[in-house]
This record gives sequence, C-alpha cells and structure tokens, in this order.
Amino acid sequence: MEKLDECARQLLDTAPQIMRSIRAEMRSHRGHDLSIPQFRTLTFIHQNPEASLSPLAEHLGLTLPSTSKLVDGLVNEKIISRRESKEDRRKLTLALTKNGEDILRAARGATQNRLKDILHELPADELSVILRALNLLQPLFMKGMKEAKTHVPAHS
Amino acid sequence: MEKLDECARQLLDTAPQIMRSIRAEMRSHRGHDLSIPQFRTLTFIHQNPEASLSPLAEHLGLTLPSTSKLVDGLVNEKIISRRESKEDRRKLTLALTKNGEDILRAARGATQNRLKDILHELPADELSVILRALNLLQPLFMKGMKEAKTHVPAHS
DNA sequence: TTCTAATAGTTTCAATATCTAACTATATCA
DNA sequence: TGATATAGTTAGATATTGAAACTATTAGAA
Repeated sequence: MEKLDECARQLLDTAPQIMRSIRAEMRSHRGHDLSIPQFRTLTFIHQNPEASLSPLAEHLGLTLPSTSKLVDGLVNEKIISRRESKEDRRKLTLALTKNGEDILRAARGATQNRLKDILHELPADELSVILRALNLLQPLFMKGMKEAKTHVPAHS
Repeated sequence: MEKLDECARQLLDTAPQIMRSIRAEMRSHRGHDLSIPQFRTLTFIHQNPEASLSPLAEHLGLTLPSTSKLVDGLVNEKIISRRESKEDRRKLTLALTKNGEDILRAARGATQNRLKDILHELPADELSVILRALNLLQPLFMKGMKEAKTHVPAHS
C-alpha cells in the first residue's frame, strides 16, 4: 500500500506541472491560441466523429451550458461544425472543419515538440518506463469516466 | 525517436484526463472547495516556506496581478497570511495559516484517496512502473521551470 | 393514441479567474 | 543623487463556468 500512496501523491504533484507546460505551449505557439478545454474539445471530436454535445461535456468535465458555449465559440471561428443529428433531432453532430483540423494538428505538433524538448535528454530505457506508465494510466482515467456513465468513447 | 514521439503524444493525451479527475475531486469533497490554482498555491507555499509572490506566480504560470488577486482571496478566507518581507520591503512573505494547513491536508487526502481508488486494482509491479515514471517526469517539469529562471524552488 | 416523463441542448444571469495597462513603493546602479 | 530595475496592487476588460429556466424532441406508460 505504500507504493499506492506514493503513486497517488506523485501523480497529484506532477500532473499539474505537466499541464502548466502544455498550457504555456498551447498559448505561445504562433498561430491560433487554444485554451486547454478548446484543445481537448478538438481532440475529442477528432477521435469521436459524429459526437454529440453531451459526451463531449462529460469528457471535459463541464456542464452542458458551459460546453454549449464553448462549442458556440469554436463554431463561430469556423473551427468546428454543428448540425442536427440524423437519428435524433434533439442531438447535435459535431465535426472538425478543415480549418479546425489544421489548427488541431498545429497545436498538437507544437505542444508535442515542446514535450519532446523536455523529454529528449532521457535515455531510451527511461522513455520506455514512462511510456509504459502512460499506457497503464490512460485507460484508467478514461475508465474512471466510463464508470460514471455507460457511454464509452471510441479510441483510435 | 519513435519512443520520444509516443511519450509526448501520450503525455499530451493523458495529463488532461488525470487533471479532470483531480479537479472533480477537489471540487466534490466535503468541506472547502479549492480550485486547482488555489490548491497549487497552497502546495507551493507549504513546500516553500517564506515564499514571495513572484516565484509563486512563476510556478503557477500566471501573471503577477492574477496571482496577487488569487492570494488576496486566500488571505481573505484566512487560508494564508501575507506580510512584508524582512530583507526587502517590496517583497511579500506568504505562509499557510493553521486553517490553510488543515484545508490543504484535507484536500490532499481526499484527492489522493480518489487517485488511489483509481489505481488500486493495478498489481504492484505496474505501480512500480508508474512510480518510477513519475519520479522521472517530476524533476523534468520542475526543471523546465528552472531553465526559464534561476530561482529554484526547494523540494521536500 | 394520448399524455407524461425523460432527454438534448440553449439562453440568461451571476460568479470566478485571468490578462493588460498603469501605477506606487522600494532597491540597485551609474 | 537621479535613473533604472524590481515587487506588487488596482482598474478595466475578457474569458470561463455553473445554476436556473426554458424549448424541442423522444420514449414510455396508460
């Protein structure tokens, strides 16, 4: 149980610092500024074609009104498109525009480069450890979300 | 370099999800609601006794006015104390109140428990991998901050 | 078939968080 | 000593988010 305690503690201390680097880069690369929630929205829609608003809200951890507003802004900027779903007229179908795909790709590229800058001095075996850990963590934190609801986002 | 790419990509995808869980717990446990920046402020001051405002701002990735306001709110709630520094009257010295320490302890405890809930099903060897990875990542993301400035936060 | 309940999303209002510009006070340097 | 640098505050503007209220659509019960 000591390891479990230590993992929880380290995660709590490290995750915010990682996010700080990510946020800084999202906001500093040339071109379109994206907030973290905007970036996460684009990523979610990219990974979940035909997504509607509610699963997006759930993924973001935001309420429906907040998510609706967020999407509004992105629609206004022609980054995503929003249309009525074919199977259920209450639902929206969200999609990235071409512009949105470009912006997402640029943001990911720049931010991943930044992270690579930070990580590049690590030897390969340590990168392997980190990669393995991330592969363990990712499903858990997606899984946590699944437990809350039954809607499972599809992952590439 | 493939591993480096993959690490950067996974980090970019996983860190926000981890933060989502942390944020949700910070906001849901009984007692005092803390925002992530507030929590990070308390943690920083706890780990850096006698800290002034500028290194805190730097740590948070916020501007001085924003940090000043954030601290204002916490001072008003008697969570931290603020006084003029002895060596330099331009500088503040920030400290946790007793109340602040209680609140931080409670927030950490609850959030760590939440993370433990998520992680507990992992076998010990996998926890070891995660722990090792976090121990590798943490200094890097603190180090990144050091590179930006010369002021090195002391760590327990 | 009709009516009620549930669901998806929007709008309004209020609160909170953050940045920029401008400013004050203090310390350092030429 | 005066100019410059540094630490922090205030005011104003903008962005983000939740709660309450509302509309439209779908599903389920009678």
